[in-house]
Amino acid sequence: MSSVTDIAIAEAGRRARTKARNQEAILAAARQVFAELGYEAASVRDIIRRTDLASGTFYNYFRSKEAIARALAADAAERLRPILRAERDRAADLEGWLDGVIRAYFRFLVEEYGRAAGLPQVRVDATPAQRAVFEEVRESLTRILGDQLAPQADTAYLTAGAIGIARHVGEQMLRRAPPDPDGAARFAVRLILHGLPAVARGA
Amino acid sequence: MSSVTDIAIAEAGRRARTKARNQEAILAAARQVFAELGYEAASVRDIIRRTDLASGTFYNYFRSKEAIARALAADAAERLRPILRAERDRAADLEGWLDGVIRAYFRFLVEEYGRAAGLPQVRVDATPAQRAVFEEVRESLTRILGDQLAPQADTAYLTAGAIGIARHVGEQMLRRAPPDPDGAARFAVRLILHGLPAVARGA
Amino acid sequence: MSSVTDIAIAEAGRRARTKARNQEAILAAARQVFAELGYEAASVRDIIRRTDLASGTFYNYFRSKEAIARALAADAAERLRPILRAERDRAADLEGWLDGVIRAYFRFLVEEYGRAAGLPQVRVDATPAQRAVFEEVRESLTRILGDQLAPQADTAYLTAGAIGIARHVGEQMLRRAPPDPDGAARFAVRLILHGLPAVARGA
Amino acid sequence: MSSVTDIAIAEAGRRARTKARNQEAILAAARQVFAELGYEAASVRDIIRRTDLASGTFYNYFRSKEAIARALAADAAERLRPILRAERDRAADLEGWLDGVIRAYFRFLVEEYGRAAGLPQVRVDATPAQRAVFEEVRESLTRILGDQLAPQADTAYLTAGAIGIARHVGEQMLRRAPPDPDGAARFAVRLILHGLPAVARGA
DNA sequence: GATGAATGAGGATTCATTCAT
DNA sequence: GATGAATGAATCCTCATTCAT
Repeated sequence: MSSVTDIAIAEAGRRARTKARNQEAILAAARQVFAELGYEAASVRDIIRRTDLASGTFYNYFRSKEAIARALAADAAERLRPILRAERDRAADLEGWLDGVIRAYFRFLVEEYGRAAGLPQVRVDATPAQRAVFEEVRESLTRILGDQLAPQADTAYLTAGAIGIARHVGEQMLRRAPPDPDGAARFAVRLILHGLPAVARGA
Repeated sequence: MSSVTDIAIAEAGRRARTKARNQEAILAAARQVFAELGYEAASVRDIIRRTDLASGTFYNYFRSKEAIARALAADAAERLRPILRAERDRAADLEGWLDGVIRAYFRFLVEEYGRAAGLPQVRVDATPAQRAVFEEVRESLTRILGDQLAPQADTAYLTAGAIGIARHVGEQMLRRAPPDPDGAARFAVRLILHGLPAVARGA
Repeated sequence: MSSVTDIAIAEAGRRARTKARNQEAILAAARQVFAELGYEAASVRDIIRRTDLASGTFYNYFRSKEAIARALAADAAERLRPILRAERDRAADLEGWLDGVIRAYFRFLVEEYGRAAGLPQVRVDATPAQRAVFEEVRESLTRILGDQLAPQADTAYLTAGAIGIARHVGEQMLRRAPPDPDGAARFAVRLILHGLPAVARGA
Repeated sequence: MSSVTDIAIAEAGRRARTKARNQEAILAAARQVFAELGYEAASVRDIIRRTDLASGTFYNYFRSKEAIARALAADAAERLRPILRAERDRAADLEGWLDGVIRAYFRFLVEEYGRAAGLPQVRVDATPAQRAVFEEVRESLTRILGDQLAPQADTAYLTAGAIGIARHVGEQMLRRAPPDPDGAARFAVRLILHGLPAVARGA
């Protein structure tokens, strides 16, 4: 009835949408820029230059450069962990789980960095998100291996090995045009399960 | 009569020694600082602050921050490559080669970063030295696997997988006090050769 | 309904004006500082210290110290050359031309450096602008002298002589309070036309 | 008789000679470097690099960079002033005096800067030496012109004009290979005496 | 006196962040 | 909320000068 109120409501809706759109634009730009230049070399101006916003606007959405980096990492972890968790709960055996998890990760990589000119700079195991993923993977591995796991088995090394494979094979995959997450995942899974000689014998 | 000359010579010797000591001190400090903070975040002042030298002195030894980073990388590559090469020439089979190479690499890591408060920041496969190592490993793998290597085998993924294991297990090893390069190497080799289930069953 | 727009427009106007004012303030300060200390000895901080701006602000207006020096030179040349050219086209005879040109130059000097604490550092004939002026003057002289100019006349020396007079007499003029560009110009013209004995005999 | 004493004396002589040679080497190098780069851009290391001495040695001979610049200026003035003075005392008329003085100055320029890759950076009338020369010339002019000089004649402008001619024509002369100090001097003298139209008519 | 490494103040420039509009 | 100019701390690097030998 009250057209003024209506306008206000419509207005509020539009604003909210603009806000969401800006936030996403900044995040996307930052994702690219951090991937290309690394956290330190990337400047806030590099980021906002890839949006149609002004430099000051950045600070309406993120408190600082560090904050957006953390947000980005949290966001990635946020999107990755439910997948990992789901796979863990669903998985009957090691192979199934590995296959699910790695495939999901590689698809995520392609989606996240596939169009970037550069590749993500990785500080191995340095960020909280990475630490979280490490522990998540370790726990899943331990649970799934169950009593196949000898008491003296070194689960930290074991997890590190599996992650190392996934990370580096994933990295190689991103180099290719077009990237083939499923093929790369199959490769990584077989490598992890049967060792290099098996993989060398061919897919 | 030659006492003056003698003194001059002694003097020259001392100076040369001081220079060598300073150079090594700066390199060591830089190694630490780069490892802890990464190239970009590390400042020249961070580096010289860990020596008892003045900021200007840095530039008597290295032309720039970039130069010392290159020197460090070159030095590491210089020390690593002959080892890799020697192992390749000596190795009879894959196991022997892997064992030699990874053990050497892990010992190198301990020596290089064992005392560092931090861990090396890794931009996967980004530096020329790293690229060179990648190719070196790929070539060695290809040669050693010989006709066990199926034609359609993907040697880039294969190399990436092996290096990923070595890198991440090595990284875990550095976390431990004291680090055990030989134990970690044994683990990595078995993982690479036989796959994760074999390792899970225990050493 | 357009009050918002109006404000935005007013705002834009004010900002533009502030920008123009700052730019001019920096240019004026630089003009002074370069004149007093010379390009090399002048520091960017010397320049901004004479404005009420912060050091970083300098770089919002000029890319570098070199850039502002070039801008200053270009600006001076820009203002001087059309005058010289106009005089050349208008001048009927040598005396008319000299009078016009030197008067214009002296007025320019007073305007440009009259309020400066120091005097311009001159690297004789070194900058492109100075070279351009030299050639401009030489060409004008050659044309105006016409067939009074003997074939073997050395126009480079001749131009140098005229410019030397203008420069140094102009310099003396700036020393005086208040400077008298027209009187000094009359003097310089007579000196150039009739030689020192004529001038010694009095104005 | 006492060979020890003899040796000591000979030794002292050699040392003195070495000192003089070093001092002269440093001065010569500085002359070149200042001429090529200007005072500010020239570094002490630029200077000593052109000798076979070590950087610290510079400070055994000159207290500072500024000091050697002053020494150089003083030295030039020292060598110029007696010549000017001699010419003044000898000169019968303006022409004779001008001819002597300018010829001497141009020869001095060739000797001083003839082999330099660059040309001297001139801050017009800025250094004490230049001021001294200015006053010297003004005084000479005044005396020689005698009663040809009208009371209201402006001797500062007059001197400035003459020096301007000498300076800029001298500068042009240094550009030529080989430089011709006598020809250039003849030109400058005629220009000063009879004005530009006379010179335009040819030598 | 000669040496040349060490010193540290100072210079140009960048950039995360603030804030008036 | 959006804007973009202003800010000044921090960075890399140079260089006049000192000093132990």
